Amino acid sequence: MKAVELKKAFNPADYEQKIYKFWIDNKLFSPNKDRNKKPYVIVIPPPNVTGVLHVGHGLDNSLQDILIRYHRMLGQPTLWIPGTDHAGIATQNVVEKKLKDRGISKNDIGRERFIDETWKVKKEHHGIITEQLKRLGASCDWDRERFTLDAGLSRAVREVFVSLYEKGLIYKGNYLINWCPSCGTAISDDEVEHEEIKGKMYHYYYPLADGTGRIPIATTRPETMLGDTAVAVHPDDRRYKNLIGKMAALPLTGRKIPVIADSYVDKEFGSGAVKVTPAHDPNDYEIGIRHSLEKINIINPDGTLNKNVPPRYSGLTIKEARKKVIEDLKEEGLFIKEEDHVHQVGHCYRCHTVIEPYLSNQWFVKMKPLAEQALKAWEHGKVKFFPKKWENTYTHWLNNIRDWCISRQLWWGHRIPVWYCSTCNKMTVSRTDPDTCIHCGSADIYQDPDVLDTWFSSALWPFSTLGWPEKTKDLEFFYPTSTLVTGYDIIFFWVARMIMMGMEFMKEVPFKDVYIHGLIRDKQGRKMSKSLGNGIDPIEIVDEYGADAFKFTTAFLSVQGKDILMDKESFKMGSKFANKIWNASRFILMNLEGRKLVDKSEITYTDEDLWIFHRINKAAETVETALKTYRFNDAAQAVYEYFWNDYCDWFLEISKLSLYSGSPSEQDRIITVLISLLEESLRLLHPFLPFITEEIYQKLPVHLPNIIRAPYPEYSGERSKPEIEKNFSYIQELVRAVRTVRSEFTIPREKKIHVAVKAEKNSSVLNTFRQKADIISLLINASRLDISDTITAEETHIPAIGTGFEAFVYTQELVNIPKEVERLKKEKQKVERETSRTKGKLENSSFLEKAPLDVVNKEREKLLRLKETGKKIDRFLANLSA
RNA sequence: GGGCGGUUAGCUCAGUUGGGAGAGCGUCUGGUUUACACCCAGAAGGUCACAGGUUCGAGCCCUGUACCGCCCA
Repeated sequence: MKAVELKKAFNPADYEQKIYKFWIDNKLFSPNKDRNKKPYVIVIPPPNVTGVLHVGHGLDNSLQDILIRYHRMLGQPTLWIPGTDHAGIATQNVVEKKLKDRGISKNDIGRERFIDETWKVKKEHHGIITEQLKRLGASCDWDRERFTLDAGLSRAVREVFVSLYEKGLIYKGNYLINWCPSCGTAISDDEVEHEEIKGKMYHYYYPLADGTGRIPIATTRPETMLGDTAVAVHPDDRRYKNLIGKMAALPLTGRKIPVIADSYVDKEFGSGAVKVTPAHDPNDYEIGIRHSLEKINIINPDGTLNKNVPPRYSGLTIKEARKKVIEDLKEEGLFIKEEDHVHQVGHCYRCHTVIEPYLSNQWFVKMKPLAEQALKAWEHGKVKFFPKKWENTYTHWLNNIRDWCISRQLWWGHRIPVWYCSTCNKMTVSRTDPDTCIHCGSADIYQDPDVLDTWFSSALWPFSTLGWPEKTKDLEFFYPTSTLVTGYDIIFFWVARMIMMGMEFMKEVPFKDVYIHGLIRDKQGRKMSKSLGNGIDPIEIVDEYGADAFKFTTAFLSVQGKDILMDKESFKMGSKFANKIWNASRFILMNLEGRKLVDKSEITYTDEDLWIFHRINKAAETVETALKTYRFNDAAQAVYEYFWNDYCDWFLEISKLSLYSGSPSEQDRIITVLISLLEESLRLLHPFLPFITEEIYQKLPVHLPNIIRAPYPEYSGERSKPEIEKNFSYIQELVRAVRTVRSEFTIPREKKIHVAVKAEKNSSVLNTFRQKADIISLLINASRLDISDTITAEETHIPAIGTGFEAFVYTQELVNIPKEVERLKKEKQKVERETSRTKGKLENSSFLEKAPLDVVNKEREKLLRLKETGKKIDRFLANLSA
């Protein structure tokens, strides 16, 4: 057989794109047709179509790819549905900005042309983000790719809207909502981020209308006084009791407003009297309802003051109005003081503008009935979170659910399927675009100008992507999906809502497991952001280290329930591992030269072969349990340690004895074993490093058409050999002990040494050493190795002590006696510390009584060993000082 | 104000029924072993935040404290 050559320098760029094309061309990402096996399905959290892949996406999709590839190799029909999100506000902002650069506003070109522009931008950007996912190696079924504004998904959105409307779960009404003046739209409660702000508390007076006195007011938002419709005090507050029912003269406006009593007011806070602005504060809104107060809206959609305020204020921004109101109050002699005050202020999660509570006519989803179903699904164990702690977040949100404002004053998105009749003023809510009003038949109808919250369509993603509301075969077979992988920042936005909608429309949860991973942060623990410039571009990493390095590193660092702190350097780890795989493979493949592979039935396996089988078996077992519970770091670590430490450092090194033995039959035998283990190792590694494993796999002398669908190594009881492992550990300990001596006495690697080993007669240690003398000689580079139960130490020997043995390294050079004494003394100290600890335990009667027998026995054995070792050291020390 | 999480080697972090403190990176020593210097062999380095408690035994369980972070009000 000819050697197979791998390039000397490992370079992932040589093959990654080629391999991806191979997978695509052969449609290897589509699910197999084995209907007898349970399908494994993931729907991708759809990235923003106009976005750019950041490292968080990289993490999210790497983990999904690992799960998908693992299950695919288990032979399950495995489907990963890719797609993108139209991201209403974000995309509209992008397009508006582009127009602005050309000096155009969206109103200049009108709705239709604006949407056309947006589709153009969508089409350009779409390729960017999907190409990036492909660069990462994401094995999604691209033939099933979806976009939230596709015809099919839009149909699903309409069906859900109309159906919920018909069930009375969607309604329209004039309520206080969160208004983002910058985005120019309402947003939901969940889209408001509360932030601590160092602001001011302003104190000033409202005079009583009858001139009998004045009330001190405290507020953080003095400008909203222009919309005040009451002053509220606590009913039990003695200071103000006599004022209740009187009228106050609202300064700067000439209006009169009542003084009311409401127990919401905190007597201790501020002055104990609060101004009430029902149209611009959620608490005041509630007070307004209780007291039937007028609601005066004083703010325009763009955040400036409107015509409901005196002319000298209208048109001002909120900031300007605040300044002016305070100046004017001062002028009127009503101002008392201002003091520093830290309080929470809501900001838009998209653009970070301060949110205005705003009275407005909007569409809402009545959430309680939906939330109850979502809670029930969780209670019945139909959906599980990993890690479990997120279930608290989930249930807390559902238990404190508020109605969801779903209308957005945007142009880009699913238009609300409601038409208003100019003739009879009634609404037509319809699955299909109507020509006439269903109430009066008038053709004079117009559609609601608003669109739906993007999360409304995202909530349907797990079934809309499978074809719902059509009863497709995909939907029938692949729903519910298996696992959702996402970050904790969108548990309410998305996860909980998908579960609600799944329960409502499919009567079944959308996924059984939810794996919540951490966020990626920089090494200082800060969130990655453009403004800090601390972000990592995953594509840059792929260019520099390869997609495998990216994937493996993220998996290795993905500890359940924790954020991941990393920098660009972190990815060296995966790159080094890939390099190791490359070179180990290169070595084996080059040794194929002149060899022939032996039929497996003719092979007699050595203890070392059985040992490495045992180790790979253990690694496969670890991967299985780790991936079942989404412990990616455990899985990655298991394959890493198996391949690097066991396979390369020990097995491969030992195999050189056979490879260079000069016996063709032994060479054939060992190369067969090496190749077969390499093949299995590649399969073990594939989910974590898909490209390099496929590349090498296809160069093996015997292989299936591809590794991506080859079977994953599974645990087998027959391969488990703890006895073999134990014996092998004796060899490892001896080799390490001798190597340490070599290192400490700077005996160069190439210098062969004479070593004598003593172990107890008839012990398994002695037997193992005797049987494996050639291996030991190789690993310690011995010129001569004596193994016996009767060796006496001499001064010129350097001792190395281990469990059940003592070894002596002969050296012609004079032993550095003081150094040797120092080393032994240090070792002696260690032994003594351990001895006294162990002795203490064994002399403790309650330990003997209460501790389990095997623990006690273990301690006893340990003490014997320590004593033996201590004696040996003493003997050596005595020899040296003699 | 309520809730959750963290504090283990110089750095980033593992440590899953309480019974031998670990990894990667970094540091130091020695090596151009024809698989790999993205490497090999070895070493140093830790009062497991602090204070109590439970236990024969605590990094792990309980209570409290300090500091840091996140979510919700």
